[in-house]
Amino acid sequence: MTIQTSSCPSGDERVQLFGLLLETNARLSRSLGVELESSCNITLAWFDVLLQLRRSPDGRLKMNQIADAIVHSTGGTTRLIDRLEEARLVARHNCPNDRRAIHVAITDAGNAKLDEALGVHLEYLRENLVNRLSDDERETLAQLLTKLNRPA
Amino acid sequence: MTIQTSSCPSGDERVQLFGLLLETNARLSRSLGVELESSCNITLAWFDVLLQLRRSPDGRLKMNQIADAIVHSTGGTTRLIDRLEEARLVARHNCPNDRRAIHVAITDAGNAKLDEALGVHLEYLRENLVNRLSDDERETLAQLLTKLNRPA
DNA sequence: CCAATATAGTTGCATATGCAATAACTTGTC
DNA sequence: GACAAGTTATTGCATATGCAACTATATTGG
Repeated sequence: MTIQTSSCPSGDERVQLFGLLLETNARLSRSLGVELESSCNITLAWFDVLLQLRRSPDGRLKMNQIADAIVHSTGGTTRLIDRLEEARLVARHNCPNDRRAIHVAITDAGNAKLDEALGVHLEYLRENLVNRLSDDERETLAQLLTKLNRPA
Repeated sequence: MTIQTSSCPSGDERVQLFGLLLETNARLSRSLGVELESSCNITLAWFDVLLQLRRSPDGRLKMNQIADAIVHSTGGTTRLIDRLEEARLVARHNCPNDRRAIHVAITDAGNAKLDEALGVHLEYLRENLVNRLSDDERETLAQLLTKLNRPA
């Protein structure tokens, strides 16, 4: 009925690549999320926070550092940490130098849960990443994504 | 305080690559979403639906095809299409062969809005994709993502 | 042809998240 | 030192989304 408006190319190579990135991410996030929730009773967002905390030098980060690392708003992060704290996987501590700031630290229970989740995650990666891309391909992908991820 | 549990490697190359994929996607989605909403008054999800519809042979898809293409639940897709229909960018039509099914078609207004959004998107891609990756690199990235995106 | 099963879409409910406003605190400037 | 401006986290509110239950229709097996 409607004549195809072809002035703006929906099939453009760049548009398709970007769409592929979104789609791939959505599929992988969803399937990993299902795995984590059914096997470990934690969401992907929780897993992400716990992972960021373990990677940090002291096992703790400030709220805004977490928000930036996991690409959430600070408001959303506050509530996410609320839930993680209620589950005793992290704990809030006052920051001695700055009384506005909060240090969020991973607890022993959080470390244990993270170990459990990492086991599931590694198995997931074996099936969905290692089985599909060679060592060289993974290295290349990491380089390309790093370029895309850099701030403008 | 807590001794670093190192049995499960949070710094594992594969874990880091997967995290990089999630983070890159989150940052790009967010910044593109902000652009689209401020410039065109549509969300990234709306843009995605309109793009999928234009790409389809007849400018229409069934609900479950849309849900799969944009990686949403069918329930979520119903409500998303509700909002798009209320904005007159798509229209529901009965499917003659199957009275359970619904054909969702892009409208003229939807095509116009999509053209507008594609203009913004292409400009966005110029800054965030083309300026960062060469033609070859984009080609490589597309191949790698395609491998990751394939169903198990 | 009928019953059993499968499929398509919608809805109620719960939840996660973003934005904007706010409160508490810090920093820089005079 | 005091005030202005910036920073940090939280909260109210709006909204988007998933899951499971449901309705309506289609398909399949006897």
